[in-house]
Amino acid sequence: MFSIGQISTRTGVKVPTIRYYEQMGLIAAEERTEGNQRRFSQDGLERLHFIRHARDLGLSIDMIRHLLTIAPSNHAESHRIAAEHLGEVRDRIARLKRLEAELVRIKDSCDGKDECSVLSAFGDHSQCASGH
Amino acid sequence: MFSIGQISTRTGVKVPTIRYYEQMGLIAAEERTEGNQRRFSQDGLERLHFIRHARDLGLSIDMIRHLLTIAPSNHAESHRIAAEHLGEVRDRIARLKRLEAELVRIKDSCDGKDECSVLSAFGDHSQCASGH
DNA sequence: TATAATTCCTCTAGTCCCTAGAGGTTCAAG
DNA sequence: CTTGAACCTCTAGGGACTAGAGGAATTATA
Repeated sequence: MFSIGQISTRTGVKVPTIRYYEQMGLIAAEERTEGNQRRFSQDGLERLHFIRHARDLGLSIDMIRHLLTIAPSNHAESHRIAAEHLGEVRDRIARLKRLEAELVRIKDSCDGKDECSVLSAFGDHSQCASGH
Repeated sequence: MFSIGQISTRTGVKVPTIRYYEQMGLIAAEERTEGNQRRFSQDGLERLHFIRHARDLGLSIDMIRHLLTIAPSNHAESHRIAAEHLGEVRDRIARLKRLEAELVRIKDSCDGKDECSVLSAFGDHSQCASGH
């Protein structure tokens, strides 16, 4: 049995966040001590790992609850959710990569010079690109 | 002069969001009509483009305000902000890529089969990877 | 030009996912 | 058995929007 602090350090999810997840119905402590403190089993720990992982993947709390309740009995459904989400993640990567390129340009290509303001570089993709 | 709706469609920033930005002190309509409707100049349009762009890059509203007020007169400062942010963006890309790989694994490697539950795949990186 | 449809206004409140703080109780190490 | 860390509940705040109510202005159509 683990205390909330223990599963917190083991999963990297902060203590108040775990309590928040409990409130949201994602997780529940199997037991409480005499003094009302949460005690989690190995199962709870794994469930929290799952939640954390899924959050990292960008799934909403609703989606996760869905996965945790409906999905276990419905393989195809959870499968579908994963697949659906893949598209979104790829989109985000693509956008971020564009932005990365832009930041590199802002940082490097205008180094020290005054002609190309960072501000306008931010505002307009095509400005620095050919200029120098 | 553009109406709020016009700069909205031109920049892709929703009308209420523009008003929100105004409230946050990022942008202001140069004029108002007799009937109190906002009218933006070309400058306003560009400023909003900039804001949108910067938000896409993940800059906070505070950072953007900083860029828009302090930075224009201080090239080095805005430069520094951009550089500083590059690290964060790269981090995010790296994380998302790991997540993408994982989603692909979840989606593909367990396709149709029942042995490897999406749930446990979500919960544990290393589970599906070698299993089948 | 009248009227209808659309866009705009302000304001308040709600959403999502936490995070912080107050004020107090329980647990585990020494 | 004491002390200090970890725990409890509860309320409120924060960032970046988003939605809705209730009404006024603008634009397009007849």
